[in-house]
Amino acid sequence: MYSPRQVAKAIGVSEASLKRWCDRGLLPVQRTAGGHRRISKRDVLAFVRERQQDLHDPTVLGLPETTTKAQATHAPEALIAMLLADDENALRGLFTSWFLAGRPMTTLFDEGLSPAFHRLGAMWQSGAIEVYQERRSVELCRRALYELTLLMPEPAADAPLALGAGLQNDPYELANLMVEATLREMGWQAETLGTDLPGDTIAAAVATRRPRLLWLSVAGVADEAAFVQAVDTIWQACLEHKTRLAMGGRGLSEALRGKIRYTVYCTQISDLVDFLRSTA
Amino acid sequence: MYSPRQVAKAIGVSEASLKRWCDRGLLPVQRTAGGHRRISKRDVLAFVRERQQDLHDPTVLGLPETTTKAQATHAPEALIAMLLADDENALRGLFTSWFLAGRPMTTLFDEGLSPAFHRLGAMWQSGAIEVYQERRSVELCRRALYELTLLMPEPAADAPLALGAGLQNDPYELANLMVEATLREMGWQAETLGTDLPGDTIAAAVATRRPRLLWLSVAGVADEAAFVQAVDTIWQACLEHKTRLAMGGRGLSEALRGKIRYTVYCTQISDLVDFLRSTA
DNA sequence: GTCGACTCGGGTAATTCGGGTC
DNA sequence: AATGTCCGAATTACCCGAGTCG
Repeated sequence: MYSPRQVAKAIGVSEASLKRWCDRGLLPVQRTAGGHRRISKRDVLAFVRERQQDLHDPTVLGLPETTTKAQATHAPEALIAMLLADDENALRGLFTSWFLAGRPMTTLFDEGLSPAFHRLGAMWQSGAIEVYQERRSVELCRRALYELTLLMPEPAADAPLALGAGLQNDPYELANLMVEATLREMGWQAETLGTDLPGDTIAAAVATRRPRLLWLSVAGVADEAAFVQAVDTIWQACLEHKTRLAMGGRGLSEALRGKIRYTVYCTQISDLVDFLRSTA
Repeated sequence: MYSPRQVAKAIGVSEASLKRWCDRGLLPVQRTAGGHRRISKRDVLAFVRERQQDLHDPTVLGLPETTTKAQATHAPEALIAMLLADDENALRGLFTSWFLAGRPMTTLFDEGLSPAFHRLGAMWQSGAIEVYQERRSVELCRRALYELTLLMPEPAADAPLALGAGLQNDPYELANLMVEATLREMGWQAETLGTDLPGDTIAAAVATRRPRLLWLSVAGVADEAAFVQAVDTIWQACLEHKTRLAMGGRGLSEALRGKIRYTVYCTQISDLVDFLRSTA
């Protein structure tokens, strides 16, 4: 929780203006027993995003110095440069400033991050970079994405639940985290269960947690028969509990899609968003 | 009944403010024979609800009052309960309040988190819990640990560098994150490269980044010959670049340790801290 | 009964309140 | 209509020696 002075400094306005905004209900406040205002970080950021304010001094709120001056680009080349330079703060700044500017996260993910990691994968397999550089890049993005979800408003108690998972022998987890962040941005209650999960435990999760949506991202398929078997188990559980099954990922070839059943197939994250918006 | 300090911490205000509120009658208190204030849990919750304040640190109230010896809050049982209940906020609260109280992180890790996950692993293999519950627990801890490093001050520019990694076919990554947090707490510049890494790429990382320390955590060894080979490659690189090699983990049997070389072996994280303090 | 940790009460400096004015 | 600045009163956080708790 932050005091009016801290928030005023972060946004770059006078303390009086900030207090007036609070009193007009533009910014939710809590009061101490003695009547002092206390403002939560999430509410500050929601305010900044809605009102298109810029954060004059993000460090007050514990955020990285967003490169507001240098226009934040989401070109894959720029992302790759940040990642290979191990520049965690630049990445955090890009993600947070993107979010605070109110730009859709799907653009950053579909046009920036996914292509970047596709290329990093190729660079790794061709020997242009070391394996550890690719793994470290995933780690940096994972952290930046997690920080992002911490900055978003808490989902409503009655928000629909969505679960995500990765199947066995499919270690790529970034797609799941991007989907999670996107769904959270849409107001869903979204959780990623983890990677390398057998089909029957995912089915058990569906039966226990009863999500409205289950998403599976498929980077690659090692054993096709086992994959088809696992997806079938999951599909049966989804049918039984009225859970919609969304699938996506580069590992899902057209031939493979013919052998499994699902509710919707997405070539990119914006497809999933469109699907959910149209069926809401 | 709780002391003013405990309640103040739970609500997230100073002890002085809390006592003033008590004296003003906002919060009913009883007195001990010697005049110390004692506040009932019911009154605290009523107070919080009336004033619509956040429970800044709910873990303080949910657990038996203990002071110095038996820190019941980090007992593996309590952690397991939080994790299986998917209670992310309780876990975050525990971690951050532990750190902010200035308690050593090694205690939380060695006596709390490591045993908890050892038991979760056994529960998973015996079928007492689903696999996804274990994976999700790892995910929660990973996020809490990352948030913790965000709270810590940035390491100095001339702070020594330490790298951590997990070897191939060894997916357990939590140990690496615990070590990273511990080293960051000690002022080091610590990075985990990732898991499932071949020996030669770790050796390449040592040659490029020139860390003062490399740590490897070994949860299990699938192919012993490949493991010995990988560690030998890494050891050669460490020798060449004056990097100390620390190893640990349940997968390192005594027999296996005889076949590899390293600088120091740690049965728990505090061993690594002791080693670094004594050689600083 | 000892002892470390905690709490008491009071004092001080810094911050915040609400309102009024520019 | 909105913002920034100034004000006395109230609130909060930090500090300390003496007393209490477990």
